[in-house]
Amino acid sequence: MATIKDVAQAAGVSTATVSAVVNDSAYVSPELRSRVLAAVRELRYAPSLVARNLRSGRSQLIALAVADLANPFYARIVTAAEAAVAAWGYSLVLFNSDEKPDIEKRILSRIRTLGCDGSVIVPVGPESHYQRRDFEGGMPVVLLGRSIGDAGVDTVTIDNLSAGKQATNYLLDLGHRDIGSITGPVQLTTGSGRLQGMLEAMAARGLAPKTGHVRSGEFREDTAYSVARDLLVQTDRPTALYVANGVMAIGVMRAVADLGLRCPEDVSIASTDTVAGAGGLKPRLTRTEHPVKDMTNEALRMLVDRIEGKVAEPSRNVVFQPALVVGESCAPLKGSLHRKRS
Amino acid sequence: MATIKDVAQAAGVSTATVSAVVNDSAYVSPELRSRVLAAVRELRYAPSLVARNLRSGRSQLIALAVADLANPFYARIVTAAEAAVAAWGYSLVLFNSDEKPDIEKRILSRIRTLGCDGSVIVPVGPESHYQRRDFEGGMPVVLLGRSIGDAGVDTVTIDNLSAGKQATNYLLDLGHRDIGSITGPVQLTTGSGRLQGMLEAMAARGLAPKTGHVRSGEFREDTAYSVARDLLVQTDRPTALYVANGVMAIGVMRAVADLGLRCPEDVSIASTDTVAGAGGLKPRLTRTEHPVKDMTNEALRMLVDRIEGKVAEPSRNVVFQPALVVGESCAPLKGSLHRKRS
DNA sequence: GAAGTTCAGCTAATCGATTAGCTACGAGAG
DNA sequence: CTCTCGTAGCTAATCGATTAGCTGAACTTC
Repeated sequence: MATIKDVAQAAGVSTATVSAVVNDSAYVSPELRSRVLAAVRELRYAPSLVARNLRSGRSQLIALAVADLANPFYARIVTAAEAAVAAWGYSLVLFNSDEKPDIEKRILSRIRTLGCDGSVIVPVGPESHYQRRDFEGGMPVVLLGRSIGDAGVDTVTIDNLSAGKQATNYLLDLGHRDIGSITGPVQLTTGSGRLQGMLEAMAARGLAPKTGHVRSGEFREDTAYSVARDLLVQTDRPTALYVANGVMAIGVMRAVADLGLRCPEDVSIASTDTVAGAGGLKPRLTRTEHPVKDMTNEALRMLVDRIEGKVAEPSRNVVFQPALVVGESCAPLKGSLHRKRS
Repeated sequence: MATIKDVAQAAGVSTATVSAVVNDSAYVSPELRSRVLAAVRELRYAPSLVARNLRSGRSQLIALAVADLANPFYARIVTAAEAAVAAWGYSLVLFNSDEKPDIEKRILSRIRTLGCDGSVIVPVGPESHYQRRDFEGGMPVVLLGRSIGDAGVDTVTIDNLSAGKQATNYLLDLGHRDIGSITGPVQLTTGSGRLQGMLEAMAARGLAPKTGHVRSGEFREDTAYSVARDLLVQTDRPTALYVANGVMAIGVMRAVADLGLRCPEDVSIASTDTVAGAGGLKPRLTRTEHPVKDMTNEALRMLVDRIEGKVAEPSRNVVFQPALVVGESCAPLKGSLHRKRS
């Protein structure tokens, strides 16, 4: 690969002049300018970002670490992030922590070593708060999707409480009173927040789920399948279920079908997020959706602001609202008057 | 961020000694070694990859440019690539050419500028052969998934002919004689190859599709939907369809359902690749699948071999075989004896 | 005890680009 | 004609790490 020196020599000028032409950073006479440009073309010169970055301390790289690449939800984040990063003039370095805190730790140190200008991270596990220390005096970070209890870092999250409330209220409005839930792990805000939203929505109408009607599906399809199956064979099974995420919803639907039940005739199902709508699942799910693209764009906007030193505040936390999308997986409770709240 | 000089000063040694300790590249007395390590820990020193790379000419980055990030097929490639790249000790820089040749061109120059050690590219459009010139004397490249007519670059591809044959033979074995096809763009090998395989399979039994029963769906769901709809309202509609990729299959299934037809009772559908199986599509598709993970791993193995200068041959072309996965979207032709070829 | 050998650890060059600061040339003012 | 001012373009320092090559102390060997 040709270097700036080769170009300088070929054009009979100094490296400073070549740099000035290439970066348009100082006036250069038309005569020299065209000689330099000719040499650049001739030698197929492309400035080495590595060298440039060593000098400037910038790498033009933004790292994105997601919790599970195979999950379509994160795939959508990746898609949105790639576009946003490119639009801001950076390139995207992608990592997959696979939900494992120790892998995440290695990724963080790798990101530091690579000298990325900033990073967007979907934090893994509750112990992730070591991040602040890691980045102290260092690279800007934005946490995306899940919030870590402790502040000091910019975050972009979804209002999980509202997600649980919206989905549950929809079921309540259809007349359901006996609602169960397949939840995520309670140590995650995405798990506990949605559950709490569900409970609050019921409590607001003086209701509560029956004992045993709230189970953890651990955000996994297979676990949700067996838990749902277990729940639905009972004689006093709930008439509706709130399932806390998309992959679990697929497991639940499978359990419903395998038990010979019909959705929504025998059991109504509402869920939260993401993957669910896609892929033509048989009765399309009624669900609350995350504005994934907007959230990702916002995270990158915040990150770039920090990188370019445009922000003073110690930390900002943006919370997005989920939106209820009505599918065909919920029906009014049989024998009840279906009245919409006014 | 602490530099090697800070560490050297803190430990009272030279930078060479620090480097020797950090890289374990020369003997250092236990005494100094421990002083250096203490200083490293104290200052939270992490060697700058940027500086290291400037010296070594390596960046430890591997670029991956896919044709369409939003397509689950490429998402799977990304997932596999991230894992493979990490396993080889590199980091992944991700690009999305969005099927646009001019964006791909910009990506290629960006990759060069970034000084990536190598790149895996899903080439876009037939004109992509300019790549060879671009990389002349430069970075190793492996083309993945689609092959460009012209050699000189390592490639990893799928046997499209075989994919078309396998799917079509399956339909033929079920007794179908009147088979149609929704194809991809014929200028892509993934389009023309699969179609040709389909035609050859039929020709081998002295058959050929009826006029108008072979249509291009352009690898897009909406186009496939309208083309399939158009095809299926005809009175002499085919009894079976070979759909050349997964997203189009979804469109076709939708068309079938919207026309009040049933799959597989009224029309059998077989497709090729990828996304189709996922997401719990109603009757699971019978399809040929790409060994995406193996292909991606192989592409990276080949790339790393090149990067590390282990290969002499000018170019290698590995072709993977698709595998037929039987779902529930095909039924024996009504009134025909379903006999399996022995 | 002098000469040779070994090697821990240091000095300084190097990678490629940027840029502060300097040189020198030309034009305009007096 | 000389002095000043402006500026095009050059020289050289710099970013942080690696490494060739050197220094000098300690140890062998006769």
